[in-house]
Amino acid sequence: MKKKITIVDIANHLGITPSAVSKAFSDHPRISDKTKKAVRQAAEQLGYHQNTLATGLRRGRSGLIGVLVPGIHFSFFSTIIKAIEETLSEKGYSVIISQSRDQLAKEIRQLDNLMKAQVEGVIASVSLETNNSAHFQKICKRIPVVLFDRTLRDLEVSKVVVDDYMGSIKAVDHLVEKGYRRIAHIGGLSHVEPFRIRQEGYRAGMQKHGLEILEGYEQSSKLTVADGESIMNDLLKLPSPPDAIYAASDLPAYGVIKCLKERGIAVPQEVGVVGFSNEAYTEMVSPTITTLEQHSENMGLIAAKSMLEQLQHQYDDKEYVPQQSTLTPKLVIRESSNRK
Amino acid sequence: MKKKITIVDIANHLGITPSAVSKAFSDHPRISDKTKKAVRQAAEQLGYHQNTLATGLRRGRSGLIGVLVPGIHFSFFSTIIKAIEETLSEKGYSVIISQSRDQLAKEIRQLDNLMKAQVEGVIASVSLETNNSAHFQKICKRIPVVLFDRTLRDLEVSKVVVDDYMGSIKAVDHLVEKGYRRIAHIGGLSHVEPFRIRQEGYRAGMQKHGLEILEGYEQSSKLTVADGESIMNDLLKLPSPPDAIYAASDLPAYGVIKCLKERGIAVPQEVGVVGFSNEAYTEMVSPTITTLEQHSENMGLIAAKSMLEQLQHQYDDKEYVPQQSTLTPKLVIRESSNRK
DNA sequence: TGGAATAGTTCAAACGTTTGAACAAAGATA
DNA sequence: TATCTTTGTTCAAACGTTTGAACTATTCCA
Repeated sequence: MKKKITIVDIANHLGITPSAVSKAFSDHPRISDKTKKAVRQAAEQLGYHQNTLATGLRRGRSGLIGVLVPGIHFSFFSTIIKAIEETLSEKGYSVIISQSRDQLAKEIRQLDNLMKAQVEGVIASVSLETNNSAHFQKICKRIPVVLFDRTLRDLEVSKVVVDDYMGSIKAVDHLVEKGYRRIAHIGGLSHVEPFRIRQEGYRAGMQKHGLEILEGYEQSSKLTVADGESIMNDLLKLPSPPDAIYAASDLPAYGVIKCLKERGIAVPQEVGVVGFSNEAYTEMVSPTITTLEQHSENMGLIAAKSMLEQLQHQYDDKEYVPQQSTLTPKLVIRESSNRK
Repeated sequence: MKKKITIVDIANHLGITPSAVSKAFSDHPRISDKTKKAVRQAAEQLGYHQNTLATGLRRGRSGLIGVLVPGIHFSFFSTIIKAIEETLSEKGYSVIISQSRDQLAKEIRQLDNLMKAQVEGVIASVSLETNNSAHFQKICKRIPVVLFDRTLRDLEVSKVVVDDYMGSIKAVDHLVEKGYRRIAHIGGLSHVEPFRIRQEGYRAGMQKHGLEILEGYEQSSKLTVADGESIMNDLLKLPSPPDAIYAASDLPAYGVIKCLKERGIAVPQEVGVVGFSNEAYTEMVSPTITTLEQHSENMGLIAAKSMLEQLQHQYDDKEYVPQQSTLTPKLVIRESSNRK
């Protein structure tokens, strides 16, 4: 392909030095307007693109931010990344994405790659396998780190999460209000922060209403549709099967409904179902699913802003105190739990 | 934050020169195994990360690939990006994502940013507003470009698309086979390649079966759920309303079904519906939607591979002839069209 | 008319790495 | 013993940019 145009080419073209060109671009006061205009025009004409590798090297700032998530094909993550990219690109940063595929080893490797790429900060949601924070501990000493949703308890960095505890309480409150009493919970793997907390909230909610959590009412799984189906199947075999399910995610909630429909059990009349996340399909399926909106777009926005703030602090050489932003989930009441 | 560790630090630490360290890392044959081992150990100990800005600058290769899409929150794009990231990161490339938000101006700006970041190639799907290819013409002279799905006709670069024409024919064939005759089409904006071709395929399919396209049977829209609903409403007002709808996307197909359900018109008994894309929800809603699988993951994989191939050719200084990969869409028959 | 101030530029070093050439020391060859 | 190889390293320049200091005209003021 064609050779790259550099600042030197422009300088030669105009018969001035590269440094004059550089200064013209950065609007240096000592460069004449005439020169600035000429430089800009020559740049346009020659098809010049500032080389941010060189700039970054010289200035010690790459203009790159790394985003690390389990997988971008999950709508929750892609929505967040959308917001992150929009916010950061507006401030002149480029976003490098990388996926852990929910594997710790891959997460470590990807983190290392991001460091090599000289990212100025990392925004991440950890993998399901991540049970220690050593790899993050290392990097958060060097650059700002913001964790969202799936965070690490022992890592002192800024975090953005939804109030999962409160979300669970809202879900249980709602189900109780609708007359359900034997409420079971389909949780995720409990070493993952949000799932642990959702379960705790479920317990607290039940206790608040003086309801007993019967043997077998607390299930945990990988939260797929199939998990929801098979767990519901098992739950129905219990001596006293539940009359409502609160699932820690929408996919198993859908699985539960599928199972119930197949067995001719009416939702919400006989069994109520509540999910978590407010994925797009929850209002498309039938019955539509009651769920907790976790404001993912907002989450991305806040994570990005927090990162920008930290970078600014660092630049100003001010100390930054990590802070946790907690979003309040909103209960979206739909058909699956809304019986009269 | 802490200062960066460089190759120089390692050199000083070991009492050798930076260049020896560099050669040790790249496994230079003239460096002793003892030194290599020592270097690696010191690197680990000091927490060294190779600075790819510097490497990239020196070698004229950034190791960065830009991906430009209308928006990553669309599952079609996020699935593709997932595959692209996986494929490219395996070969040591990092992926920078950027979004056009379906705006031409933003697309141009983002493309410029990617060039500044010195990406070695760009994989893109153009915005809805993109009606000329000038901005792409410029960059594809400098670096490899791969376009997917929403391509540009007059741009001679490698492309990955599904055979939209064939997809439409399959959809029409299927509907005809099921006994539908008055088939209408809800298309997208026709200056966008895939939508134009889907419409052409629809026409060809109708003609093939000797079916007439009645006045008002060809609609175009932005393909939202609401568009599907309102267009279906209008179609029902026609003197001879259609008995089947082939929509260029799943969202309007769902809208169509929603509208029909509300009016008590049976799907598929009275009206058949076929969508396009095989989005996850098409098999969750009721009735499940017949649609065309466009193999998005595969598309990302092929786009990434095509990029790698071009980069390799460029590296070997061989000529590369742009090629178009066409995936055959697969008709996934579900309830919405499957009447007896 | 001399000196200072100002404007517009050039100079040179630096960012962290790579890489071919040069070099020194040791061993092998004749 | 002189020369050639081989091994392991150092040297120096380069990638494209930025930036404070230095330099040279030109203008200004008294």
